[in-house]
Amino acid sequence: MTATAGPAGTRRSDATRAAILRAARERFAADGYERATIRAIAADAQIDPSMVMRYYGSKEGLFAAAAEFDLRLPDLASVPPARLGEVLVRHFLSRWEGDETLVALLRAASTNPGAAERMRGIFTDQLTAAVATFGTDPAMTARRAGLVASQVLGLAFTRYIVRLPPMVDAAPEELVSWIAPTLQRYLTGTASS
Amino acid sequence: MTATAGPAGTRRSDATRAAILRAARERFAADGYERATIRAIAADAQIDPSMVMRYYGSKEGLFAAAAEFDLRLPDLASVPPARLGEVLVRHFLSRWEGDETLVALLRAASTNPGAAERMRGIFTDQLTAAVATFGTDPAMTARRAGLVASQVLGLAFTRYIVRLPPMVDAAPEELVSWIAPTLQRYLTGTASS
DNA sequence: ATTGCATGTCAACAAGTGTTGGCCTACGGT
DNA sequence: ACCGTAGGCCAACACTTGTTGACATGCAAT
Repeated sequence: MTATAGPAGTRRSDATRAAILRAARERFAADGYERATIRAIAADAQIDPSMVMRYYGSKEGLFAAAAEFDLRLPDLASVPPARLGEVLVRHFLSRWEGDETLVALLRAASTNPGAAERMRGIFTDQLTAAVATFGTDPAMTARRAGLVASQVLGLAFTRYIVRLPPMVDAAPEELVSWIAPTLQRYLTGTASS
Repeated sequence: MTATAGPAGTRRSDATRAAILRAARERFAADGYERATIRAIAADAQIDPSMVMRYYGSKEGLFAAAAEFDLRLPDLASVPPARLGEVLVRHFLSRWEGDETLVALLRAASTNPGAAERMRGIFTDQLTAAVATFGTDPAMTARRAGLVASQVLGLAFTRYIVRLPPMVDAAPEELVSWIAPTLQRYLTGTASS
């Protein structure tokens, strides 16, 4: 261990690492996995392409690091059951309005199998766990989580990727008021109602 | 006009054209726009890559031809107003269950600006027109269409692209019974209810 | 039979990709 | 002051991509 160690174990290259990661997220979000080139990312970060390889091993490794994403779902057990839908839409909107990581993941998931698997994992594990915290019967948990994912990802897809005018122009609170009842029913309702 | 004309104006190359188009749809659906190479498409169609260029001009031209898509929406005016949601989900599911054109368009729209614009056009024009056929106030038509698109595209995205297990495993009729009420409210309801 | 054009094949180009290894530079511990 | 090493840059490789042009082949009308 003759490595250089700063005040708190920070390496001198940490700034570079962060710059690469930030540029990577931007490019992946804007262009998708295949069109975002390592050269372009390196140029944005103002370093040499070979540094990307040194620090992240490969393009896939870089993406894996850049697409680290946590839904940061709130504790649904402490939410009034009648307001679950509302809380959830609002959370999702504010969560990724301004964080381009999800857009990067969303774009990449369409063409890159690894990205798709990661997205599957996020929405299967994190969302299913959150849905399981309140007392619906366990047999329905996965289905409820899947339905919620379908509406929430559809919202993201139409608003941030395809940019459908009515979905782009709508104010967040407008979307909340329309979509909240949907999630509410997916979470606590039955199919027919 | 010294061109060769068959029994009904069919050229000898029409079979080749069709083979290219079929292979292109498959590849675009499976791999997305950038990963689907002209060489691979040509190999599938068992012809030379240069033929693709001759008949479709460029890769973009080929995609434009392969991604020609019509939602074939039914006449919503002749549907009992209370069953609009149900009819619409069922139609969408059966429309693209087995036709990979929409999957190709969906995958490509994530990374290719032209594909995104086409998807925008399809869902703006065709869906908005259909929603406008029954008598809701015109000011809300675009918003209703956008919301329907968000849920319907979210369904497609989670079922065919990300392949979320609960959405893949569900039988079509199960999905209809859950999602129909959502569309019904987007089409005829109010935000709060 | 011969001409003309549609159809198809082959080989190559120019550009761009991820990735690699060698080399220079300068900081930090001794 | 010295020296090892981490940080960074340059040039190049091997490969794939879309695209192009020259050349062969065969059908159909004259």
